[in-house]
Formats: sequence, structure tokens, C-alpha cells
Amino acid sequence: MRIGELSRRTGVPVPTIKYYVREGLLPPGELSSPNQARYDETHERRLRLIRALLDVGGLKVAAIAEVLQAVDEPGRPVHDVLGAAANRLGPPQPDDGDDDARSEARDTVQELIARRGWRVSTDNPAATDLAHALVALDRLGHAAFAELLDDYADAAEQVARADLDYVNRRVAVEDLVETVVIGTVLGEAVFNALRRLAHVDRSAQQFGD
Amino acid sequence: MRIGELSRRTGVPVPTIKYYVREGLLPPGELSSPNQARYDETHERRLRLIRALLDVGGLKVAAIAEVLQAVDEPGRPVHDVLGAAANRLGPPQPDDGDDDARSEARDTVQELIARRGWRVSTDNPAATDLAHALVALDRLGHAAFAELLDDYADAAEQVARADLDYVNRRVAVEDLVETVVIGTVLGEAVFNALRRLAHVDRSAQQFGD
DNA sequence: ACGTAATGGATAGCGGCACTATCCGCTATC
DNA sequence: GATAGCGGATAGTGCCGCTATCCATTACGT
Repeated sequence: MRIGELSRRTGVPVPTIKYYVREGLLPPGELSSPNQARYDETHERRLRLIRALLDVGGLKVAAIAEVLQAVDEPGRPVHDVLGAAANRLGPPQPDDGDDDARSEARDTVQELIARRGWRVSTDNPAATDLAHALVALDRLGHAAFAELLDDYADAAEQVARADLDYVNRRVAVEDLVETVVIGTVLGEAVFNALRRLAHVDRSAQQFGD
Repeated sequence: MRIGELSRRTGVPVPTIKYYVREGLLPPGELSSPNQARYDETHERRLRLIRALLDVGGLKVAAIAEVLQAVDEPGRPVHDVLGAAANRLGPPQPDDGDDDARSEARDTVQELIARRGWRVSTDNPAATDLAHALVALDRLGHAAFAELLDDYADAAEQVARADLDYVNRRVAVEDLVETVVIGTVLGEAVFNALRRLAHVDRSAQQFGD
């Protein structure tokens, strides 16, 4: 198929597709003449993935480029690729000073990881994000929120178990790494929405209408 | 205190504070002379809240303005305000056509809500977000991911329970609505980080190094 | 065979957003 | 009385995800 049909099928404008190719999100079509290229279902699939990561997952274009590069990397150790991909899935990493609060939060995180027996290096981006959130809570006078960490971790493990089961069920059918990426990013959106729905329900229960 | 000290205490540059005032995120200081204004701890607190919602929660400035407006609204029914606030906490609402997939996803969501006995109106923004995510999954050939919805919902209820317990414990100490906002937004960041950590652990377990 | 439409490729521009810089006349402080 | 800081206003910046335009070339309908 040519770029026009790819565009029609996915709803992504032609200039946008060209832009994604330029940015390295989408491999270029195969040239049959100096100015004719063919695209196939892998392009279509990839394009849908890009839109999902962008629109639903809220990832930035540059982050998507890095993730997809890891996805495409051939024959690297699986766990390795998974880590490389997962580490690009979070929000961007700001940082401001405040070393005191930060190192205390890092300790809290480290203790949690140890308590849980999680085999995770402490410089994992997710651990950093968690520490950031705890610092922010602390600054807002909600250091006590940290008491919920174990409840949260229980739920997180439960979700992670479900996710991995899903991946295992799918491993023969689809690309492993791609499935993990989709599960991680879209699963996050799914869970966040469910959490907000559950909040509404419980607060309706408590504060009546 | 004057704006310079407010800036020093929070690490937010003076022009940025002025910008937040212009945008209605932060109430102006109280004028003591035509060009002297005083700020107090409530301003400092509010400013920290803004930065947390912005940096950790990833909310947009305009969304924060709406949320804070609801927070400040006096004597509106509690549940009402909570809803108004919560509904601005999600990601922005895009939409493209594809009515077929969409309405099917809406049905799935509606069934889930019924199955769970959640008292939530089906036009809740979170329900829409969930439907969006399901549509995206479907388009990527991962419609089967919907099988995890009940597992996810279990975990979401668990987290929501912990959150509401926390709010109840705090209700005497801090402002209710503000606590809910903080819990919702920062709790989301906390959970997402924990989920990613749990993922890493389980995939390390499975794919070893 | 010919006219129109679409293509690949390149470059420049746009709109939104979260600031940031500059300027002004005034005020607090030492 | 000098200097630093202030409130208020307006304009500009940098990034980001596109979008518009242009070009020479190729595909396609008739």
C-alpha cells in the first residue's frame, strides 16, 4: 500500500506520517522507485501503536522513539530489553534541589523494596519517580500518606501478576516486547481510570448525594 | 512575607509566581500599599500544591485552575465538589471517530460498572477514558486485555479503600477537598511507580538475567 | 498518450503551553 | 538619599507536535 492508503486506514494525516518517519518512530516504506514507497501491515500496526502511546499513554514523541528502538533491537537479552523499554515509559524526569527530603524519601523507597523482596535496582527510574512523589507529599504535609505504601504495593503486585499472566498467555501469538509495552502503558491508563471510578463510588457511599 | 521570600521558600521564581496569580492558580497577595502586597503561609501551601500537581501529577495549568476553583468554592455539597475536582484530574479528552469500536467499549465499561455495583454515572470522564483505552487496545489486537478488567478493578477498589480511609483519618486535620485532590493525583503517581517496580520484579523472576 | 492526482523528500511555519525578560514608576530599608 | 525590591503590564522564548508549501517525479484513468 502507499502512504495515502496507510493514512486512510489509520486516520493519521499523510504529513504526520512523514513526520513520524523523520523522527524515527516509523520505518520508511520500501522504495520501489526513487519516489515511490510501499508500506505494509507492519507499518499500519506500528502506526496504531504510536497513536496509542501518544494519545492514551501520553508519552512524548522522543520517548516513543526510544521505546520503539528497544522494541526493534534484535536478539538482546529479553529482560534487558524489557527494562530499557519500561524505563522510558514514565513521566519526564525533572529535579530540583532539596537533598534532605529527597534522601529520606529514597530511604523509604529502599526499605519498601527490601520489605517486598523486589529484585529491583534502587536507581530504577520508577523508584526515582516514587521518591519524587513522596517528597511532594511530604512538602504538602502529607508524609502520613506513606503509611498506605504497603496497601498500594499489594495492589500493584496483584496488577503486575495479572499483567504477566496476560503476557505469558500471549507470548506465542504476538511480539513479546511489544505486548509488554502495550500492557504497561495502556494498562496504566486503564488502571488509573478504574481507580477514579472506584473513588467516585466510595465517596458517593460516604458523602451521599 | 513579600513575594521574594515566598519565592525563596518554595524555589519558584518570582516571575513564575506572578504568572500563576495571573492565571488564577494563586490568589493575589493582600495589598498594603498600591504596590506592596503581603503573602502568608496559605500562599506558600497553595504554591507547593500547584507545583506538585504540575510536576508530579502532570496536570496542565488550566486544569489546575479549575480544580483549585472547585477546592475554594465555599459550602457546596461535599460530594459534588469532589466530583467536580476529580473530573478534571484525568488526561485531556481527545476524540476521533470510530463509532463502532467506541460504543462496544462503552458497553464493556457499562457492564463492568454494573457488575461492580459502582454508583457512577456512565458519562463520568473516567469511564470515557477507560473506554478510550479499551478502544486503543482493541485496535492493537489486544481486545483480550479486557479479560483482566476484573483483576484490575479488584486492585482499584483496594486502593480506593485505602485512600478513603486515609482521607477519613485526616479529615479533622486538613482541608477535606484538598486532601482528596492530593490523594487522587499524587496517589496515582505513587501507584504507577509501584506498578512499574512490581513489573520489573516479576519479569526479572520470569526472564532471569 | 495525456492530464490530473498522488508521491517522496525537504524546509519553513504554526498554535499551544509554561514560563521568562524587560520595563515602569513606586516603596521599603539601610 | 542610595539601593534593592516591589506590583503590574506586555512582549518574547523555547519546546513540542504537528501542518503547509514546494518541488520534481511517478501512478492512474481514459
